[in-house]
Amino acid sequence: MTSSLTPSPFSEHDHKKCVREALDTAEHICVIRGVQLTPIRHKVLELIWESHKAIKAYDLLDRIKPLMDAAKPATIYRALDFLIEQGLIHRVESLNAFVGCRCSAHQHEQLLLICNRCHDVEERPATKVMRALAQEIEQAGFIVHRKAIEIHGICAKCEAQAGNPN
Amino acid sequence: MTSSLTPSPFSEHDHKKCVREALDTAEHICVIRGVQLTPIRHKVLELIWESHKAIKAYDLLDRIKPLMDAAKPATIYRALDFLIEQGLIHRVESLNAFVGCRCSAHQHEQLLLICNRCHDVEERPATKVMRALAQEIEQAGFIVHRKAIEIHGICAKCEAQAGNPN
DNA sequence: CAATCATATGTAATATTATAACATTCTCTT
DNA sequence: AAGAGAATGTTATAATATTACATATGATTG
Repeated sequence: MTSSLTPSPFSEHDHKKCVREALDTAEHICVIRGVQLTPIRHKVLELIWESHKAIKAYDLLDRIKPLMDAAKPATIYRALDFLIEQGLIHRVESLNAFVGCRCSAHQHEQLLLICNRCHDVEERPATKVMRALAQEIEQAGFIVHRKAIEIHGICAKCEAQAGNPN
Repeated sequence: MTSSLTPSPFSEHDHKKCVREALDTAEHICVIRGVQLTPIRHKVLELIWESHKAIKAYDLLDRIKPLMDAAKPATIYRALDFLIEQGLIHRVESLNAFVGCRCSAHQHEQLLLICNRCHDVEERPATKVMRALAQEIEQAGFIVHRKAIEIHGICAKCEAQAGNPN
């Protein structure tokens, strides 16, 4: 019973489970690391996980204001800083926006496939790419701190719909 | 006779030649394509090529104002839009800044190595990475419009200096 | 217990980055 | 000379992000 109204590479999945898992993992990681997933941070993470689209800081602010009247830009940006530090979300550089990270416990740096149609962001570990990348960087004598690999285009789901729009 | 005061992967090269080539290529490409590299656009490109560091739009604005009193943000952003469209510069998404592109005639999408110390940006075609990437994206059934591959860290030059600071 | 320290949050102001909308000019073509 | 298209001028404002300082909260320890 999947609606085709909101095309998405994720439209088939059980999103509640998806979110629950993400939040459980986040809570677990924070306990292990002895860092505080405070109510604000938890709420921001939850809001980010409402969809697989990247969400902007001020949209998060709008969403959180009804719940926390005191919320200001700094409130959001501080929570985002924390979540990024802990590898619980990605900052999508090419969108100035933020998306949940499923890879928390494992490697954080992944390839992001960003659909220009449905706006969902898909993470891919892309081990072969990462291996080639490591080699290239090594050859350049470069020492990596951070990687941002962002591909914009049309996801499989949207493409299928475009070709077959029923 | 290379100064070690401004460490850079490019510090050994003849930068004047580098710029001249870039501008010549740009002029040539624009003629071929029948698009106008107007004085404003040319000046912006020249300013961007003053170094291999990514430069911010408002820094460009500050640099161009003494020459063109009328310059406003839109002046700069329009020139930048044109230069990006023509593949003459890269927008560095993770810096909100702009850097000259040496690959104009060839493929435009390259890997960017961004040094956090000297701030120089090095382009690399990285064909193996690109090949692996194409394969990965193909597997995902994704159709690429645009790639941004940005690696932050310390370049070889700066690393050498750090280890051997004479 | 009081003192202090570190962490997190509240709050206001402001800095930085980018776009929208509409007017004007310039250049080419007819 | 008229008209079309491209480029630029100009003003205003939107969107994104940070700084600085005040306050609170909770743990640690003298």
